[in-house]
Amino acid sequence: MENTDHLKEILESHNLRTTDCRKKVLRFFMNREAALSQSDLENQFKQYDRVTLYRTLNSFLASGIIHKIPNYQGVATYGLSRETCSPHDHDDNHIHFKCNHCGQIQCLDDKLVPEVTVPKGYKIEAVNMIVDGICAQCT
Amino acid sequence: MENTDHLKEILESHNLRTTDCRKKVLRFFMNREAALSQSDLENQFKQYDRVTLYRTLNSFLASGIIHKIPNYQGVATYGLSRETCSPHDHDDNHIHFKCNHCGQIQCLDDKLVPEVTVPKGYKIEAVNMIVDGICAQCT
DNA sequence: TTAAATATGCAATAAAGTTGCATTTATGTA
DNA sequence: TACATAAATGCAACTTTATTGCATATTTAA
Repeated sequence: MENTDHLKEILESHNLRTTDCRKKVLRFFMNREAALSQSDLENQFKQYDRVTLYRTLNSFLASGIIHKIPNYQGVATYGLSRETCSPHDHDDNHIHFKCNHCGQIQCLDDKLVPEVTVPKGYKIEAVNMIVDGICAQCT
Repeated sequence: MENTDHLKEILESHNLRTTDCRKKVLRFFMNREAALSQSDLENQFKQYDRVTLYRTLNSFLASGIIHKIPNYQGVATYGLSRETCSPHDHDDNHIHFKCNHCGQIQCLDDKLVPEVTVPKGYKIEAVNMIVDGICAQCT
């Protein structure tokens, strides 16, 4: 089974043991265009405990097979909108800086979000940029 | 009390009633550089129920006083890393497109994240870009 | 084949989001 | 100023997701 061997190779090259669960989850990722959440996996693989899927994602994440995508759900953080002071200057575009040392998130309101291009047929409504690094206070 | 009047003006201009809780939360936002989470508010304002703070944030959000900042916590979605197939091509920078119609999140791997500048003293370690809009399938 | 290391399933707990309802408060009008 | 109405708050309850411990099962290397 060539396909399975390929999955095995990927897992091994990331120092992960080859298990049925991991192979199935990895194949599912590779056959999908869109990003997946844990609940997507829970719906797809009812034969596995959700803790197993949780740990599968964690192991894939730690080994770099997948990456986490920032989102607006969950433990949200909020920043004051620029238009709070000037209501007519509506801005949907922000650059947020998250310091990996102190953990603080700041809105870089004075920095413009650079132009971005998307594939044909895609329509942009808002752009968010999250920059990770070390802030001036922690340097 | 000039400061309180200013808070009242902001709330009124956003069609929100002026309450002690809202004034205190708004002032807290305005005196802080960093973004705040609900638990930050819960720690700061123990006199208010967490549901009240939750709804305060919701009302601020709906009226545009604050905006939500994407993050890596909570209900996470995951995408296959590009280096899963070519391990030596490490990429920390991604553009993710979230369709506001079908809800799917896609990694636009072939699109480069544009250059971004940050203030003096800040060090960039990774850049993430989240573009919201309508995808080609939903147009 | 076997021992050691790791993965899985189950139970339990924690944290955050969300809703319903009774009570309190803010606001416009008489 | 007092009142009626609409909205905000507090409390209880429930849902979803994240997380950990431990016993059992599976993988891997010798």
